[in-house]
Order: sequence, then structure tokens, then C-alpha cells
Amino acid sequence: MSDLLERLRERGWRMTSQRRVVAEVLDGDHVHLTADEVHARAAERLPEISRATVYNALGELVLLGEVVEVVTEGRAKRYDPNAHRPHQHLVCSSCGTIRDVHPTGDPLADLPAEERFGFTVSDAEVVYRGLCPSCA
Amino acid sequence: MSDLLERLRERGWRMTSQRRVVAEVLDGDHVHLTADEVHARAAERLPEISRATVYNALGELVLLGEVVEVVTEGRAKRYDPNAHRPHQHLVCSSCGTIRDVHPTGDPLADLPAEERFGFTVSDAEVVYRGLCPSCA
DNA sequence: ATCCTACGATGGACAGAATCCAAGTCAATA
DNA sequence: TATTGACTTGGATTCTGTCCATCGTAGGAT
Repeated sequence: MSDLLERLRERGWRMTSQRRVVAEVLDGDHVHLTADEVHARAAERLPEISRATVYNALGELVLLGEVVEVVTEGRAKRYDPNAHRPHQHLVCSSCGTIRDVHPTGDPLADLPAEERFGFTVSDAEVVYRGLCPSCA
Repeated sequence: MSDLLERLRERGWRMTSQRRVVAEVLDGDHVHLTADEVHARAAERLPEISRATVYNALGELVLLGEVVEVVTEGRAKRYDPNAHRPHQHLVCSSCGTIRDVHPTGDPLADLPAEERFGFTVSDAEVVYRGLCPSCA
């Protein structure tokens, strides 16, 4: 089962049935659900859970650094629980499938000082696009 | 004046006063307007232009490859007309300001075959995040 | 085990972004 | 200039996400 729940409890996150279900739904690799998808799956086990609760829980998990928000071309944000290991995303241009990938090299090193315009650059996010095997 | 308009005409894009104004508003470097900002600026010259028309025109420009959609956190999509020259974006985490940047190196080369999961990878998009001089 | 209470959950209202649609208008060609 | 199919309009609608007043409950205190 999940060490996500374990970690959350240790960090003093007040545990409720709703929060537990949200965390369980999000547990795993290559999981990139929208808030509504999280709500739908959570509602299978806890039919009365409200959308606001799911949004609250997701927001807190993001603040705690346990989940990362991924912005894609679709309208809804996606939530990625694989926050403990840095990774980038590979997206199928046709069907939207997302895989976690681990490129070599550091994109930050590829941005010379004169291209930084005085910004304090702290992070680089890479999205690879292409066609997945089924869509090719 | 704009070679954007020129190119569009050559490619058989039916020209209307509304489309011309949208294309003119988008013309230039370091332009990253939201659809609503495009609408506002277009309406200065063509007060009756509707939002739907702006959205239609923007969508077509994207399909034609003349404009790129840039998705930023939690806000409206931005439209970047600088599509003819490859570049990446540097975004201020605080105020949302966007700059075009040109990193060295090729992120595609940093994604080994065993990390491609059989995808035909065609493109890599990099978003650098940090604080701009005013927000730091 | 029970009580307390601050924190969390609820759901309906609300807001912003984008899309849809039926009806009216007009650019481009003949 | 007449025609016609593509374009525009604006209001309704959908989709995401947030807010808020009220109700419920997890977990420490007794």
C-alpha cells in the first residue's frame, strides 16, 4: 500500500475518509488524472464526496509537495503524484496519453546568463510531444 | 508592415476586417497576449468584433502554424505569433510575465531511446520558471 | 469511553475561459 | 452585380475552478 498515506500522517495531515480516498486514488506511477477524474474515482468508493473537497485535498497535496500540477493543452490541470522523483513528460499529440520520462542533462545549464533577462531562474519543465505506438 | 498578413493571404486565408485586425494585433516580437487581450486591442479598432470571432481566428492561426498557444499556470492561454523561429519561454512565477528565450543544446537529444516508450517523438517544449527582476 | 472544538466537508452559488449555435452578413469569384 | 458559401455575431452553454456559510467529525483532553 501507499507510503504516501504514511508520509502524510507523519507530517500531521489530519486524516479523514475523504482525504484518504483522494490520496489512494492518486497513488502510483504514470498517474496523471484531472481533478474531475480524481473526483469520479473517489466517488466510486465514497459516493457523497464533493468536488470542493477533492479540490481542497489536491491543493494541499500540491502545497505539501507530494503532488505536482501538470498543465497540458487540454483545459483541465492534471495531478501527478510522482513528485518525489524529478521527471518530465512525454505526451501523445493524438490521444493525449502521458508518460513520465527521465531525460539526461540539465536544461537549466542550457540557458546562458544573457538569455535570462535578470530573472532568477529556478526550474525548467520539459514537455516532449510525439505519437504513441497506438496512434502512429 | 506585417509579412504575417502577406503569408496568410498567399495561403488563401479569406481576409475579413476582423481577421486582419486580429493578425495585426498579434504581429511582433515578445507578444504573448491572452484571447481577451487580443479581443480588447482588436476592439479598439473594430468596436463590434465579438469574442467568438477572436477565438475562431486564433484557432485558425494556430492550425496554420502561424501562432503558438502557450499554456501558463492557472491563467488563460497566451498566443505567441513568433512561431517561425524556434524558441522557448521564461515565465515569472509571481507576475506571469513571459520572455522568449533561446537555450543552447537540443532537449530531444537528451531523451534516450529506452525512455521513449515506442513514441515517435517530434518536439520538445521547455518552460523556464523563476522570478523576474521586479518581483525578486 | 466520552466530550470538545478547531479543522475539514458539503453543496450551491459564483466566476473566468472557451465553445456552440442559429441567424445575419459579406468577400471573392464569375 | 449577383451569387454563394464561408465568416461573424451575441447570447446560451459547457467546462474548470473558487468561495462561503453551515454542518460534521478527527483526535486530543478528560
